[in-house]
Amino acid sequence: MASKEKKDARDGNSAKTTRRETILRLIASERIATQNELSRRLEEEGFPVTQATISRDIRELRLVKTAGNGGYYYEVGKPSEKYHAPHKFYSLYQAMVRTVDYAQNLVVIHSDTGMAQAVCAAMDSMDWPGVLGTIAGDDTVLVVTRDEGCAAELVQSLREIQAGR
Amino acid sequence: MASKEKKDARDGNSAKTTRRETILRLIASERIATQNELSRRLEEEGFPVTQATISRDIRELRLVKTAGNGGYYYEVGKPSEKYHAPHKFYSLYQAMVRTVDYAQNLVVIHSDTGMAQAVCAAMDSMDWPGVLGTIAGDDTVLVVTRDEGCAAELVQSLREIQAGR
DNA sequence: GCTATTCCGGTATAATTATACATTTTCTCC
DNA sequence: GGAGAAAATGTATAATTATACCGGAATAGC
Repeated sequence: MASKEKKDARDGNSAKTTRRETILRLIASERIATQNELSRRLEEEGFPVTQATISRDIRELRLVKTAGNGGYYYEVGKPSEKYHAPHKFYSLYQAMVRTVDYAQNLVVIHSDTGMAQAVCAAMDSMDWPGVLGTIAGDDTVLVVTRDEGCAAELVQSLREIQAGR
Repeated sequence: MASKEKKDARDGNSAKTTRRETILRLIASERIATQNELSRRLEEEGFPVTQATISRDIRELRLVKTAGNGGYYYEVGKPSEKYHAPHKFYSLYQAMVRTVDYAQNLVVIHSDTGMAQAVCAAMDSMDWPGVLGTIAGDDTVLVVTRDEGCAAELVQSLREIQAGR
C-alpha cells in the first residue's frame, strides 16, 4: 500500500475533515442540487467518495436541501437553536473551540470546522458586555468589541472557560 | 354536488392556505420525520392529502429536513434570498436591519437572521466611499472602513436611512 | 349559461436519499 | 509490531421525495 498518501490524520486534519470543509465551500459557492452532483464535484476536487458517504456528511454537517430560485439546492442549516442556558455554552465551547486571540478590538476564535456558527450563536445568547457583534465563518468566529480593553477581558474569560474554569 | 363543503376560498383562506398553516403548526410543535408522517397527521387534522401535495407544500413553504437529535425532521428554512438591485437597498435595509454601531474603523450591522448576506450584497453594490470591504455572517455584517471618520459617516448615513430618511 | 384558462391535487413513477451490512482503514493499548 | 476495537466507507437496496401527466374544480370573460 505504498501508493496511499494519507499523511495527515494527526491533528484533526483527516480526509473526512478536509472533505467536509470542501463540501461547505462548494455549497457556499455553487448551486448543488443533488448528492450525485456533489459527488461529481468532490471527485474533481480530489475526493472520490460515493453518494452514501455524502449523505452521512450532510447529516453530520446539518446541511439542508431547500427550494430556491428554480429548483432545490443544498445550503447550511440554521446555526442552532438559541441556547439560553449558560452552562450549555461552556460544554459547547470546550468541545469546539481550539484557540482564542485578539488584536485591538477584535477577538478571533478558531473552532472545529463547521462549528463556528454554533459557537457564534452561543456567544450571542450570552450577551457579553462590550461586544458589538459576532460573525462566524466555517471555523472562525470574529467578535467585535468596543475597545481593546473589552477584547482583553473577553479573551481572558474565554480562556478560563477553555481551561475548565 | 351539494355535498362539497368548500365554503372558504374567498379572501385567500383557501383549503391550501389553511392546510399550510397547519403544516407550519405541526412541524413547529412535533418532530415530523417524513412526508408520509405529515400526511397522517394532516389527515387527523382534517386535511386528507397525499404525499405529492405535501411535497409541493414543503417546496413552496421553503421547509427543510434537517438532522437533529436522533433522526431527521422538518423545520422552517432560512429566509435568505439574494437581491442585487441597488435601488432596492433602502427598503431592504429598513426591513432587515436592526442595529448599527461602530468601533474604531469597523461598522457592525445587525440584521434579521439569515439576512446579513443580502444586506451585505446590497451594501457592496452601493460602493460607499471609504469602505474597504464587507463580510456577512448569518445576522451580522461587518464593514471595514479606512478610518474612524469614515465609519462615523457611514453609521450616520445608515441611521438616517433607518429612520426613514 | 358557456367556454377558456388557471389552479389544485391525485396517481404513478422516476429521482433522490438513507441505511443495513460487509469490508477496509485507523486508532488504542499493550 | 500486533490484536482488538472503533471509525470510515463502499455496495446494494429500502425508504423517501419530486414530478410528469391527467382530471376536476374554480375563475374570468363573454
